Amino acid sequence: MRHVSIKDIARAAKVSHPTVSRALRHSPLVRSETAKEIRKIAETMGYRPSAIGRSLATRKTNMIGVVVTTIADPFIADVVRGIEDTANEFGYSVFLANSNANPDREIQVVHSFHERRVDGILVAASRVGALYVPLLSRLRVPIVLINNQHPDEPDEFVRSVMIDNIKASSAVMSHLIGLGHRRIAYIGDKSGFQSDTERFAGYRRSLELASYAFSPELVVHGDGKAEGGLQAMEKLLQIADPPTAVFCYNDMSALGALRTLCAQGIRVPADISLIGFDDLAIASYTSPLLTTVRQPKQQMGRIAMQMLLDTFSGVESKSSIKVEGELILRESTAPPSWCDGNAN
Amino acid sequence: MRHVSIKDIARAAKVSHPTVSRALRHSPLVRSETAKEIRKIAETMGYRPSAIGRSLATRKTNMIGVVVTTIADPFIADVVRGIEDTANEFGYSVFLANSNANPDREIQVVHSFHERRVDGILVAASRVGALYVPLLSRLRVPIVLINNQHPDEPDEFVRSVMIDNIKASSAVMSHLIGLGHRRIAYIGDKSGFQSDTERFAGYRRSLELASYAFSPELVVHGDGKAEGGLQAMEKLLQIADPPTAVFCYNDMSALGALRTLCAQGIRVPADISLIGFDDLAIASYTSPLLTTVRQPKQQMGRIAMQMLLDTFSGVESKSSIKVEGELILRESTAPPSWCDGNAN
DNA sequence: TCCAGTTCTGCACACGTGTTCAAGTGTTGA
DNA sequence: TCAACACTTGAACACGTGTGCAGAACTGGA
Repeated sequence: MRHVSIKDIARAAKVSHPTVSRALRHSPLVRSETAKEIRKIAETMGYRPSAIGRSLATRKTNMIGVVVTTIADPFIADVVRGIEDTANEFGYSVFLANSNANPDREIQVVHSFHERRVDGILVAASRVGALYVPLLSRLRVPIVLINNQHPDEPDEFVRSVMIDNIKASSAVMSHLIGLGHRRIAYIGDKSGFQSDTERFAGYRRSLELASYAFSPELVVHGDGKAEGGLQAMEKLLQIADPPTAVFCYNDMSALGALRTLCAQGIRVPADISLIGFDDLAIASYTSPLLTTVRQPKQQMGRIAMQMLLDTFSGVESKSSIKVEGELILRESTAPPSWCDGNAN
Repeated sequence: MRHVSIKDIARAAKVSHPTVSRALRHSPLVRSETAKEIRKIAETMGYRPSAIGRSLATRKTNMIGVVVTTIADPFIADVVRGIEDTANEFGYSVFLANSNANPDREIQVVHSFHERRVDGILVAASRVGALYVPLLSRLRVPIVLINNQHPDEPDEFVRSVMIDNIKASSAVMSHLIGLGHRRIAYIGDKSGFQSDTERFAGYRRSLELASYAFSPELVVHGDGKAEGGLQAMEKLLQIADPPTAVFCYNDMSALGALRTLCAQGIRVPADISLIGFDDLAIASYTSPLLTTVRQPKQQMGRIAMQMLLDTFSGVESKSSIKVEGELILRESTAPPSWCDGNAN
C-alpha cells in the first residue's frame, strides 16, 4: 500500500472512516477523547490527507492556474511572485504555464487547467485575440486578466487588472516636455498590443496638448525586448534630425537603446535623454540609472489573486481595476543639450 | 450539474460508463462505430475529462512541484522555463512555489506538494540544511535538486543537477591570471552555501597553482544580489592596495559592483577588470558588456525534468549530473593597467 | 426504572474515472 | 448443428474523502 488513507487509520483506531475524517477536521461531532486518539494514530502512521480525494468530494481543488507568455520575463516574474505569495497565504497552489507568446499554446494551456478543475485562472499579458474572452467565459471558471494585450469587453467570469497606461504615458511626456524636449521619439512593442497602443496614445496626446508636431519617423517598433530596442535606436540615430529624447515602451527596450547609444559614444542624458517603463530591478543598476515608470508588479499580482479569492467567497468586486504607475526620476533624463538648463 | 461526466455521456449514448471511458481513450476493446458515436456525443456535450477523477483512479497525477527561492531571480526563472517546457511537452503540469529563502516555508511547501500527490518534485537552489535530504526521501517521491546549496549524500529518491563550479571557477581565474592580474578579489554570496564555497575553492586553488599569495582582505561576502555586490565593491576600494581584477560570485553581484565602480569614476576594464557568473540576459546589455561564465540555465531545467521523467518510466539514470559552464569573454576584462599588454 | 433528550458513531452514498472479470453476441470451422 | 473462438459490453469494484441520515449509546430527570 502506497499512502496511508483514513481507512487505514480507521482500522487501526477501530472506528469507521467517517469518524476519522471528522476527527482530523476537528469536527465537534466526534467525542474529543476519541478525536485526540485518532489524531495521535494518524500522526504515528505519518498520515497526509490526499488533496485529490478531497477535491473529488468537495468539488474544490484549491488550485489556480497562471498563464504567462514566459516566466523568463522579469516583469512577469514579479507579477507571478505577488500571485504566488497571496495564493500560498490562503492555501492555494499555483500551476504555472508558459505560452511562449503562442496563442494556440495559450489556449491549450487554459484547457489543461480546465481539465484539472482549477478554481480560477490568471492570465498575464495574454497575446490571444478578440475571441479569447468569450472562449474563457464558456469554461465558467473565474478568470482575471493582467495587462491583457487586447481590449476586453466586460464579462461575468472574466475580470481584469491593468495599469493606467495613458496616464503614466502622459506623465512621462510631461516630464520630457518640461525639461525642454521637442523632438521626442517613441520606441514601441510590436504593433497591435494594447499596452503599446495606449502608451503610444498618451505620447501622441501629450504632443498635441503641447502643440508640438508629430513626426512619424520618430516612432519605431521594437519587440518589447532589449534586442528590439537596440535596433530601434540604431534606426532613430540614422534620421537626419535625430530626437533629443526617447520614450521607450518598456525598460528592456530602453536597455537595448542604451546599449546602442553607449556603443556609439552618445552620452545619456547629456546628448540624449532616455526613459523606460516598468521599473525592473535592472533599471537601478544601469549607467546612468534609468528614469522610468514604476508598475506595482507584485502588487498587481496580489490584486489579481485577491480578485479571484473575492469571487470564490462570493464577495462582489469591481470587474476591472486600473492601478497607477509612478514616475521614477533617476539619471537618464536631462534638458536637451541646446537648452542651457531652462526650458524654452 | 456542473461538469459533464462520462456518466452523462453514457446516458446520452445509451451505453455504460466504462464503454464511454474506453471509447474516449481509443481502447481497441470498443467497437469502432460505437466509439466514434460516443466521441461525437462527448464533443457535442463539451466534455472535458476530469484530471481529478483520473488521478484518483490511476494513482498518477501528471503533476510535478517546483520549489524555488524566488521566481523573481532571473537565474531561477530561466531554469523554471526549461522545466516547464519539458514538463508541458510530456503532458505534465507544474506547481510553482516560492520559499522566499525561508527553510520552514520550503519544507511546508514540500508537504503541500506531497498532499497533492505530485509525481515528482524539483527544488532549485534550496537553502535548507543537512537534514533535508533524509526528510525528502521519507516522502518516497522522486526528487531532483538543482544547484542545491548544501552537499547532499546519494539517495534512492533524491537526485541532483549542478554546475561544475570548481572547473568554471578555475577557468575564470586562468583567464584573469593569463591577462596578467595578480591581485584578484573575490566577491562571494553569504557564507555557507555550496556554490559559493565551490567557486571560492576554485579561486583559492588557482591562486595556489599560480603561486600567488592569498590575501584574506580581497575576499568579501555580499548577498548574491546587486546590493550586496555594490557594497562589497565599496569595501574593496577602501583597501590600501586595491585589486586589479574582481571575480564576482554571480552576475547580480557583478552588476552591483559595476555600479559602484561607475559611480566612483573607475573605468572597467581599463582600471579594474570585472567578471561575473551565470550569464544572465542583462550581462549582454551592461556597459561594458560583462565577461562571465554561462550556466546552461534552461538546459539544467530540462535535464532535471528529464531525470524525473526517466525515474517515472523506470529508466535507470545517474543520480547526479554535473554540467559544464562556459567562459564568455566580453568587454569587462583586460590586462591590468600597469601591464603593457603582455603579461609579466 | 423508564423516558426524553443529547451526544456520538456508522451505513450508505457521492464525487469522476479506470480496470477486472463475467457474460453476452456474433463468427467460423468441423 | 454445435463447439470454439473473437469481439463487444456492462456489472462491480477500486481510488480517498466528505456528508446526510438513521440509529446506538449515553445523560439527566421524574
